[in-house]
Amino acid sequence: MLLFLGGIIVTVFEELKARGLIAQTTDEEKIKDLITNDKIRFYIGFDPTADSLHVGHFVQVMVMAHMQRAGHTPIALFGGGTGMVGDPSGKSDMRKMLTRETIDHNIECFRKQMSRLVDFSDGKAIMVNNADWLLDLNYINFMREIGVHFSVNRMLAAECYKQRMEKGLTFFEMNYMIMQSYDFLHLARTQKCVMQLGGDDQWSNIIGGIELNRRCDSREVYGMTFNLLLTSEGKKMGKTEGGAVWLDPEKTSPYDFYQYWRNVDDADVIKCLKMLTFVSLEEIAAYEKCTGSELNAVKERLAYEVTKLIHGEEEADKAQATAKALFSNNADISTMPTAEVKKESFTDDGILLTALLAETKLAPSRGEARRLIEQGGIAVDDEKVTVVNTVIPASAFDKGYIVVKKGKKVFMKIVIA
RNA sequence: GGGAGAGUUCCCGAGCGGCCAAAGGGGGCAGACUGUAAAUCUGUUGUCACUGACUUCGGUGGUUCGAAUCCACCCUCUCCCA
Repeated sequence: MLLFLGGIIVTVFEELKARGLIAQTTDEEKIKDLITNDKIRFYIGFDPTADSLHVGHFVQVMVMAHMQRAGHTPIALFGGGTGMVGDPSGKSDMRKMLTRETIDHNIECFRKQMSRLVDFSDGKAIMVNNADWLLDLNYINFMREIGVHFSVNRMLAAECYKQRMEKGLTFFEMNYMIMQSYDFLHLARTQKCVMQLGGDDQWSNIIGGIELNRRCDSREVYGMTFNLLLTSEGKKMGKTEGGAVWLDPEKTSPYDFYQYWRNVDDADVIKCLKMLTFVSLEEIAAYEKCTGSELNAVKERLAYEVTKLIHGEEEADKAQATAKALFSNNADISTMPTAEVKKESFTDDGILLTALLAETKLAPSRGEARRLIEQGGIAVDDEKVTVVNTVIPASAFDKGYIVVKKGKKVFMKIVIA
């Protein structure tokens, strides 16, 4: 349970705290003692709303990993049942309902991604799906056993429902908290789970579970939340123009993933390094002294470490090599992101650049492609193109590819399919 | 159940029957400046065969030479009363 860090013995609790992960605890002293001197089972819930984890889930997985390294047993709870309702916490709109099939598929995807960071072999970590116990509940029985313990007044007062109080909250969604609380009760009863962790937006739901355990079984259990990954401006991290930054390489390529972290704000580098990597606190302390352009090296480290955790060392090396090559002007063709254009798209003269940009998704439409060219944002094989109707002759591909640069940071190798 | 109001482009939000592809802001993208950062300034932001054409203003019909704007019905949401 004790970790050696730079010669100093540090407990998991201290480690988590020093990394800025811990937001609230139900009983700091008890929890500290518990996870330092005991081996416990704890759980974190994941709502399977998409077919890949994204950056928002990253922190939670990291916490599981930290805890596991300290000898504790993580229980990853997939919300196959709760996912059919949707958590209204902090949201302004009701979530669209998912089908059973979609949820099952999503869970499977989560499972794979999570396995990179958390070891699920030999019962070192457990996965459960709350659909297994929620789906067959009998309404009346459930209300009689569980429902009686919840005060609507108190629930409505909870911070997390504030936004929804203005826009409207359905009874359906309000049940989310009860179901999550029941999850905790169920896991405490069946899995000896004594603690629930979650993002800070889950505080109310976690408290609900703790109270339920006390009321139903007079059992003392604990809760701890960790900080959400926010930018210095208070926005959730991991959002880009294309939506979320996914952990699935099919949805966000390792290169793009790497670049996302390479481009974080100066103000967020250290925080990310602490929360999202296993880089030692000692090393991070040294990085903290960096200012100005020195931070570029720190960002590289961050991008590398994070990419390595998610996509493996090989992909991280590749992404880093590609990035370095591209930004130092001697493009390394081998690892550059590649797109294809169909042979059929060519006429005798070649292919219209706007058509090529649209086909390779470098621009969402030809109109956008036209704009990019007009504004000087496109370069083909290192030559800026400013004429909208430029036609790229097939001969340009004689070497096998062309390199198109969009703006300052987007490079794409284009080949003929 | 009764009454009031609202649904506009990625989001918020303006919009006299023609001058509306639709003000303004946010966000996005590109350019300048930089450190692949931030801030700032500039341009741009429906689609295409782009000095023109086409499709958009919850849905369906209607009035009109002409509708985001007027009428009818429908759907959704908010609010007040029960």
